[in-house]
Amino acid sequence: MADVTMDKLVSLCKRRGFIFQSSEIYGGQGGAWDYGPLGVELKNNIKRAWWRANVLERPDMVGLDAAILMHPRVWEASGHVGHFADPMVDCRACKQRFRADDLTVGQLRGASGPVEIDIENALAVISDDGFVLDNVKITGHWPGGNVGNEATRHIQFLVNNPNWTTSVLIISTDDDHKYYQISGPIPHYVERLNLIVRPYPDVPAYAESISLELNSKTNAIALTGRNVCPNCGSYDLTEPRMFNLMFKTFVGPVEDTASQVYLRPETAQGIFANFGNVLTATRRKLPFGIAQIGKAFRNEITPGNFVFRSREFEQMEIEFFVRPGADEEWHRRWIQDRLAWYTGLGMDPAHLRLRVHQAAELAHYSKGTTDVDYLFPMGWSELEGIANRTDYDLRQHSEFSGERLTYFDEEANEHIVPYVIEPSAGVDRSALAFLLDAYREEEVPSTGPSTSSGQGRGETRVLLRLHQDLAPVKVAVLPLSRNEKLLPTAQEVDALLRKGLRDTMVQYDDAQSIGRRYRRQDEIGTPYCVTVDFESLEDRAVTIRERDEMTQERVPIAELAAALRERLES
RNA sequence: GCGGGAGUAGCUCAGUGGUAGAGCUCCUGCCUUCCAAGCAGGCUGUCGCGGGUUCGAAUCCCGUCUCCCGCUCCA
Repeated sequence: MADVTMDKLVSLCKRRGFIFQSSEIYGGQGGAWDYGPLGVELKNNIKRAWWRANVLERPDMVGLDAAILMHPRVWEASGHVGHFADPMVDCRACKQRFRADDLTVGQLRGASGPVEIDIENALAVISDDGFVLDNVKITGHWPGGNVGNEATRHIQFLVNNPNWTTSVLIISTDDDHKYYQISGPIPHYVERLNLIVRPYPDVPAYAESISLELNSKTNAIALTGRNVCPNCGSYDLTEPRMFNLMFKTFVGPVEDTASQVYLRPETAQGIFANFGNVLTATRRKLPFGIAQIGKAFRNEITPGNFVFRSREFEQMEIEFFVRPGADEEWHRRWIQDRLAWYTGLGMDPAHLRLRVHQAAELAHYSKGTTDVDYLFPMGWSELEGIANRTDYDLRQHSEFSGERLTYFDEEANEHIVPYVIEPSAGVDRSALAFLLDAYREEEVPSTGPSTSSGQGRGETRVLLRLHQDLAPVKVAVLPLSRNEKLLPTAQEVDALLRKGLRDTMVQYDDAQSIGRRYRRQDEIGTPYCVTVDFESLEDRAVTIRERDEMTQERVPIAELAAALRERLES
């Protein structure tokens, strides 16, 4: 670890074909990376190891591969539409950035009573520059009666009506502090919208004055006020800008008439949406889990640190369903299980730690989260988050879809909503961490008699001590030289191993000196090299050279595949 | 998005207005050659992209894209 820097690894990854910048010939596409011939093997090996440990070897897990495109309502139910779009404000004085909703939850002056707005044929705009108020309550004459949750259905109507393009932000505080951000028109049947502005108990002192005004000519509500930078006290803040972290796209080739959908920001929701399907199809009993590996997309503000944070990335997620009350015990067990997975694949325990989230940083769905952190060159950062999502998601989807997402508990003879433990790992981050952890620069004294440049010449050997389950190339077949007498036997051995070793990448290389080829294989982490020499032509045996210790052992060609298989499965 | 730094060969970099370079890598050949040996050859560049100034631009100016470090965010 002391040897490695991110720059060295990036260089190696490009040079040897692990990872390339996306669209490099066009100048690059930020936050996206392409995995080359070795990278795809590494990544597949990581995913295979994860799947084996979490699905194949466990009696209580099943797999799933849900679509990336899901119904847009999924993301309203999950909370991503509301919580994944953050209005951000920059302070020009001290260059700090804040979430606008941290700033603007302030005192309201000049509008302390009910504000009635006639919105017939008009557009009500509440702070369309992105301010968020969570002390505004929507009341009014909604067809169908009740306001509370009914309001959300009407808001949905607005979203589906394509006539307006101006953004409308309607905020509602029910008891659970939800707010809704929407785009669209006010439906024609809504005659009147009453906004009641009330004092709010936990008011930070950031906002000096915010007022809510009704423009009688345009029938629009404008929110005005001055915000104070909580860091330096300056009033010199930028307008809030929306940082919407979900990618939008369209279903249907003609955008005008197509419906907008999102590229999923996490794979988890595909599991929740299929909870009922999996339950009935597999007749599972609690506790059980559903595992899924797949791509997810987030419009990151700042991608960076190589593949650590990218806009398109791959997740390995588990949703493990348990009885309410058993959640904390299972949470603890999964934390230990997941930590052990990394060390079991050779990662240095000293480079791993568990970090318990503080209450303030918990995601909106989480009762408790513990991260598995890795000591990256830029510091400790998250490799995997193991969250107790409670019954939040299943209840949300049940409410939004109208489907019953419950488990019938035969013991209690009642329907229950399971709690969920979610170990969610990043494939790309894992790959990066495994590479960093495996990187070594070793001083190798030159001992070979063929080295004419003298004794004791220290040379640096770069190698990846990757766990053999993860190494992209597991066996390299190397004739001692390109001498034509050696080639038929070398090629015979190569063909033998390619077919004889299942799911194993075998590489053949006869270019340049044997020492150079060993070093090349070291640098990509190949655990075993098979060398065909002139003696092989006589005794039908070859040498297996091991990567880490550089030891050699002679094995008859007839037993070679079995010998390698034994080593690779140990 | 803001501030700072940077984009020249596969990699690491030199080149500050006058013919695009070095080291390493890579490729070919020779050598019964086991840990980057030697010898002889060889390939690779719209100098990130677009525009401008100039007799002439990798070099100066403008724009733009990307990368790195912070703010932020999280798998």
